[in-house]
Amino acid sequence: MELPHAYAVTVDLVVLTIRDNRLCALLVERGLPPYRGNWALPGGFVLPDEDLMAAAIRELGEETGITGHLEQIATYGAPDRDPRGRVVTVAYLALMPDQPMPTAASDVSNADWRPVDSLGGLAFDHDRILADGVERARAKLEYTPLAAAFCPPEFTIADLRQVYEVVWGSALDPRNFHRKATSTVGFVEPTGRATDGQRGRPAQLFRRGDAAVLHPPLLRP
Amino acid sequence: MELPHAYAVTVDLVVLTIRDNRLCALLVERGLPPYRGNWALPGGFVLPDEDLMAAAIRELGEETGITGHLEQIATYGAPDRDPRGRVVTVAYLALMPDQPMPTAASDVSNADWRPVDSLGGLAFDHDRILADGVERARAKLEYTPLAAAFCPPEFTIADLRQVYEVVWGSALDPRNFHRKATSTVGFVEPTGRATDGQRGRPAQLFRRGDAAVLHPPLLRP
DNA sequence: ACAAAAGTGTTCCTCATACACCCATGT
DNA sequence: ACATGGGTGTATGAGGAACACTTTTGT
Repeated sequence: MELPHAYAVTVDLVVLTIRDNRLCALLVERGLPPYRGNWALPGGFVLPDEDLMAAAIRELGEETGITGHLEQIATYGAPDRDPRGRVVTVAYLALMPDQPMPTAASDVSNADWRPVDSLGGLAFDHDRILADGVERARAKLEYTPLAAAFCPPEFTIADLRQVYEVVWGSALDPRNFHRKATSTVGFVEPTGRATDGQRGRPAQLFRRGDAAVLHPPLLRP
Repeated sequence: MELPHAYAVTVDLVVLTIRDNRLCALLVERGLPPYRGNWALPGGFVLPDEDLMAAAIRELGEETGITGHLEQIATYGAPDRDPRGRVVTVAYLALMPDQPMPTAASDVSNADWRPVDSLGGLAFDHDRILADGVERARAKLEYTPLAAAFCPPEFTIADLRQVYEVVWGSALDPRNFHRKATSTVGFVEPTGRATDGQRGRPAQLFRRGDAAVLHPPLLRP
């Protein structure tokens, strides 16, 4: 039997970070048609003999130089989603600590971190993909220790709480959050070190724990 | 820019139902190479100008004659997953009440419902896809009213509890489950009718409620 | 009367929330 | 001393687990 080879396959990345207390996504300004000059999610074609996840890892490295947590969001394949023809895209989610400004890749004219609220008008169906990615990130914080992926290797409980507050867009009680984070096994591991206090009492520093899921979960208000 | 058209795209279906108190998946025996004679998930190529979900709905109709709940599981695209060449498949999950034996489609020699435990040796990477689909179904029962998708239009609380017990593989307390199901808003709606009791007191009949999510969720033990 | 399944009430425990309070630092 | 943020203790309430108990049918 002969296979129909009628599709192009791409990966698109929803890369999230926290800058200036806002949840930001990595976007690129397209340097080629279609949607030339529009902002879009970073991404690109899957190479021959390359797995989907490998393509996502490669693209993430090209755009940010960073290897972080990557997870599939969903796949989008509406027949008219790309004016060039039939393109099916597999979207991946990445979370990372605040990075220096990403360097623009060859096929884009610019790249920047942009707050995910007050966003719209992205190329293709990327508004929808970004929204799905953000919702996935919000949900993952509830039952995994993934919030630490937004933090540097060592962080305080207040740093971690900031992540939740920014991603969820709602304030949390610092006292209850502290108890919850430190008492849930595998969420955070104490390093024994503490910050030099700049304002107030110095805080203990923690590393990310090794739990895959949080028991019990930390639910949105 | 010219697009690389190097991929075939398929949809594969994890269609689950409950028969004889076991969680069963719809499988087909392949009538053509590769994997001729092996059991596999039903599925097929996405047509030109067809959306992915539309392809899944079409395949489900062809295999079962039924339109049910459909939801994307994930996408699988390892370079060697199909010996014929580069095939990327988007997997969908469907849940449905017990059906009469499905009719075999033209390109398969047989079709059957098979219990998902004690399964293995499926064609391609379908063991993995099936496992992911089953895990998704187990998780969805926790926070959505989707268990009713396994039941006929009208069902008793005991029927619904059976669904949970079979899918999760663990016993639940009938009294607590009853209270929980009937008190969670939007989970089930009373019809006013009741079963003719065959053994014991007749049970009230319910319809599926209209809630999208369960508040609070019904967690696995 | 008895078995069997439906459905209710009650107790105990875990955990989320709210908030009073103490601790450790800089100014 | 005071402001600022880190961290602990404790009361209250919602909901889960366990299980005694009542209800309604068939045999």
